[in-house]
Amino acid sequence: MRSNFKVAGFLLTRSWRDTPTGSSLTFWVSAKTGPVQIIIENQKPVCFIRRDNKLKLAKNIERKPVKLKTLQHDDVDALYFNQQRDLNQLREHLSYDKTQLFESEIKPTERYLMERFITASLEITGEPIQRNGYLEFKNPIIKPTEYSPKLRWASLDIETEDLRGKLYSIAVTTADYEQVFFVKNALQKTQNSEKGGGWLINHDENNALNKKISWCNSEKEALQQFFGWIKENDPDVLIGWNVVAFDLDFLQWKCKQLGIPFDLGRGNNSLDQNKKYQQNAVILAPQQSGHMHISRIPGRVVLDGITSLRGAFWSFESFALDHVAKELLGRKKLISTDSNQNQALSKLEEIRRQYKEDPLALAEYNLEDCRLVADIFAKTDMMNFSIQRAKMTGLAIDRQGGSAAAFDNLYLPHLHRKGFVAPDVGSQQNKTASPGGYVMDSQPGLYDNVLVLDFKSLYPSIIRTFKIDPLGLAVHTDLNDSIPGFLGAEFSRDKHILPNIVSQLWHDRDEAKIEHNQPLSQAIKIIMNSFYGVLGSSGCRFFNPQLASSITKRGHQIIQTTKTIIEEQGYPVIYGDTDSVFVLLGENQTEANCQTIGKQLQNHLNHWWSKYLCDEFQIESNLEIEFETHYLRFLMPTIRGAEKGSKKRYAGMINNNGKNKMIFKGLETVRTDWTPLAREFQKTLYHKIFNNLPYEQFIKDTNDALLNGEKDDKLIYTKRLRRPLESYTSTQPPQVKAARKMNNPGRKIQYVITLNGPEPIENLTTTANYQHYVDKQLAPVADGILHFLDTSFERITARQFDLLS
DNA sequence: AACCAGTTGTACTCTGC
DNA sequence: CAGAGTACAACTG
Repeated sequence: MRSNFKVAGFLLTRSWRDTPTGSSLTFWVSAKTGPVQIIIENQKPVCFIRRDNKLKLAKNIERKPVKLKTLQHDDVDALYFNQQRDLNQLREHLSYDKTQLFESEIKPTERYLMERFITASLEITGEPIQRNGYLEFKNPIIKPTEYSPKLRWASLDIETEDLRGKLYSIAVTTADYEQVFFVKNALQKTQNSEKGGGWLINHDENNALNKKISWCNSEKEALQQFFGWIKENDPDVLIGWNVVAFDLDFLQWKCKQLGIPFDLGRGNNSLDQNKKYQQNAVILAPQQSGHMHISRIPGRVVLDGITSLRGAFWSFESFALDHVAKELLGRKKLISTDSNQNQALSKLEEIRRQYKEDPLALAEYNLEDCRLVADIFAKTDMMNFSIQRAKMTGLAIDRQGGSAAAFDNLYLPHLHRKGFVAPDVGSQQNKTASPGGYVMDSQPGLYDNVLVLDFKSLYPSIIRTFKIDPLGLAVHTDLNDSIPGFLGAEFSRDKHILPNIVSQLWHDRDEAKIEHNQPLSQAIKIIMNSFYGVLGSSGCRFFNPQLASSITKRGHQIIQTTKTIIEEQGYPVIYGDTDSVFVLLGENQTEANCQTIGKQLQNHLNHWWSKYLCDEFQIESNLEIEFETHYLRFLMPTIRGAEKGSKKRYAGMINNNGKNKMIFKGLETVRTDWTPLAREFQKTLYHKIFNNLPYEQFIKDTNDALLNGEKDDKLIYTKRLRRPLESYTSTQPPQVKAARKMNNPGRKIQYVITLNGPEPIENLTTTANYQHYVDKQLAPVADGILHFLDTSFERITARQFDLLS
């Protein structure tokens, strides 16, 4: 008798393997009842081939006609394989011609989920088996549902002697518990600890946390206790800082060195008879440089703080934990890196010293890093964001990027229901370049009262309005009743998929905003904006210049027409980039007046576009322009040393709740490859000028201070090496010259221009070349704005000879 | 394995005199 | 030795 136990859950990890009877899929789920393992057996991997393709196939491939067509309207057969390996082999064999197979790159786990419209939340119906600490379902029925998981997390950090050295300690924290596994130093006096037991430190009466240190006699003991702790506390999610590429990678290496299992996964102890199939946790090194480490831990997700923040478009000057914690939490690490020179070294030395002399301090430091990461996750709502994105895209929660894969997940199931299969990646031969956004020539000047209006999510709104869609492009039949695109494209008015997906997302985002669900709103915005990028990327199976150009060239038309309409209202447009227009009102306008004009322009434009699109194309406008910013003062610079207006560089001052706030775009202040000297100088100078304050003395003072050596700590250039150091052969840029003078250059090079040229800050042999900093950092920054005040840096700082005589 | 194009500015290197 | 062209990094949207 089959019971019909139902439980809702959230997908944590997915994996597949070939068995003699087909592919076997394993899903780990965080369910209401606790962890659940789902095993789906005997899946036949599948792809498609044109019916008229008489390719000779191996005997073990089953070919069956199906009622599906290609986007070119050819009938197709399905190819069923015993094992994924066989499918991969055929694809490899045909890799010279990517037009022969259809959907051959889709992994069995992804296909299984997407055909059921499952992204992350699911409902399991079947007969559970109670295992040690989790439920197992064999071949249950799963279907999508709405479920918001409460994921159990643990924050992890380790301290070591070196990148590949001795393990000092492992710290873990959860919402209500803190623990350190500390490897005792042989020379250290025995701590007053119970044997193998815990030792409570620093009880803070206001702190309900239970802090505990296990003093371990060896690295092996620490690791085993740590694995035991993981098993017992059973987190769904491990978080940390660079935790995959460093902490977990180190632990895996250390386990190998000590000959013990890297025992982080769920469910390893139960299925003895299947032991050979058990997958252990593994940390995969990057295949190519620039690629990332990947963690594969059955049943547990690893969310790295750095990659997660990047994936949510958080941006920091540095992603060092120290820096991000300071920015977000206003807190510092206990051993800080921003002391002075030889940063990395001194930090490592301090850790080594503490290990020998002050283990309690090191343990506390170790714990504090775990807390910082956990607090950063809390502050940024990163766990919720990751959950929402996974629900939205169907991508694994710990997977970053993957826009093309997300597009597949959302699009393919609908395409199949409409009777079509999708091409393989790389099948599109037409590589015509598509333009990007339209960037207007700017009208340089120092202005009062500039309004910015911009189209909200312009590209998604174009997709919605003009029905841009791979299927719609393929099936439009009646030329008299299609919507024109560009490069000869015509789109079906009613048979399409993507516009509906965008409309749904748009609607969901509006709701999320109403409910103040910021993570969801942000996740939706990111996925919507990725659609255009995907369609214009040859890594997408639907890549087609007709699609990309139909979006961007329509964007050109929209922004240029918008400029014309505003100018017909009597206001000059001095700049615009892709989806924005900068409207000049000029002097003698009250704040209220500016707001009124902005609103009026917004309304007029929205109505105008509605009417125009209805008259011209008989379509409903989903374009939405919004009056977004009123700059009280605004600078549109010229190109350095020319009269021509700049693009993608400007500054302005807005009123932010009664306080004046400076905004810089593209200028030196926001560029990390300019020195702190120039960046701070620009911020202060612009502030003075925008507020009509005297500025000449400030310029002179800054110049004098530089020459007197009072700015020596602000002369550091920071630049990244984007390639391996050896590969810079054609030229020797300064950052490369400096890197070549370093013992151990990383990716980030910090250097000073000295009298001996660029020198790394860790290895300075002489003083800075002050003239260089005057000419290349102060003067250009000052002249960028002084140009509009009819003066110059040179004139202001020139020695007044008449006074000397 | 995969998200895009457009823009600026600095320093370097080559070229022609 | 100036001017032109190239390499490189870091921005905007």
